[in-house]
Amino acid sequence: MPELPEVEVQRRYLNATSLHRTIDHVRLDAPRLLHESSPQGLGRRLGGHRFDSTQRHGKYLFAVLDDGGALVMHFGMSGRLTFARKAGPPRHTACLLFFRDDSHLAYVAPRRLGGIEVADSCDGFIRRQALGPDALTISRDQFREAAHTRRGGIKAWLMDQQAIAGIGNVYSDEILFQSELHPQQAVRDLDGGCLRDLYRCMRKVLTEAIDAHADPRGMPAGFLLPHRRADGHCPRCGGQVEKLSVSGRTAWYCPTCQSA
DNA sequence: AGGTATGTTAATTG
DNA sequence: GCAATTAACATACC
Repeated sequence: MPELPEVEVQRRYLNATSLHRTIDHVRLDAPRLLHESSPQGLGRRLGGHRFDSTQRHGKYLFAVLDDGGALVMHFGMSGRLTFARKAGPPRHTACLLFFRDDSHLAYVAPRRLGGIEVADSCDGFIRRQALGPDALTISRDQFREAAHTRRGGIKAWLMDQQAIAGIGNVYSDEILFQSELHPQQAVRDLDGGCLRDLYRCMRKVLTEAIDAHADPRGMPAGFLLPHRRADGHCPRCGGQVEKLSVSGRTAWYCPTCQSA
């Protein structure tokens, strides 16, 4: 479940489990997931090194190495990390990092749509991908400025990783619901007050989701997230939610609370 | 069995 | 060039 909040949870998990352990060797069960390198190359690059810190930009997680390089992870539609000292790796493990103390970190990706690679620096990677500012780092002025030059619908904008990094289908729906904006609302028609509200809602939704460890069961009762279903009801007005196809994704929204 | 799914990217169309 | 749409990718789940 990897949008910004889910990736942030993975980052904290990696931080809590896998820093400062020397990497011994690497096992790659799904070689396709490795971008721009060979399995042998990955092992040579990581072996003997350790992760000193982590960084996140949008939906990308960086495990920063002791030499400044970084293992870059993207979780696609289904990825997650699992650390263990003894137990074997779970099903669908795509890549396994063994530490010298016999513990390991598994990159698990049942749907195998993510990817891992090694970058010389986090910033270099972010530039190469042309990612926009992270959704939790972008300033209100930057946000307003970005909106100013954007044409088209608001949901597509929020989900455009080169505009703002970190927001995907589920959380763009949530942000628009909290902002009471229709998914196809034109960005250029939003006035300053609307943009300020949208910015505030974006930060609120993302931080509240992180606070709930990205688990919908722990999120505030007013969230649309659990009701994004054919029989779902709006937590605000009780009306039936509806879906639209926007940017190739299914947008769930409340037609009463989110008028065009 | 078929439709759906939180991801990105490439190709196409307006 | 930009924005929207579609297909493709790989697999699990209902």
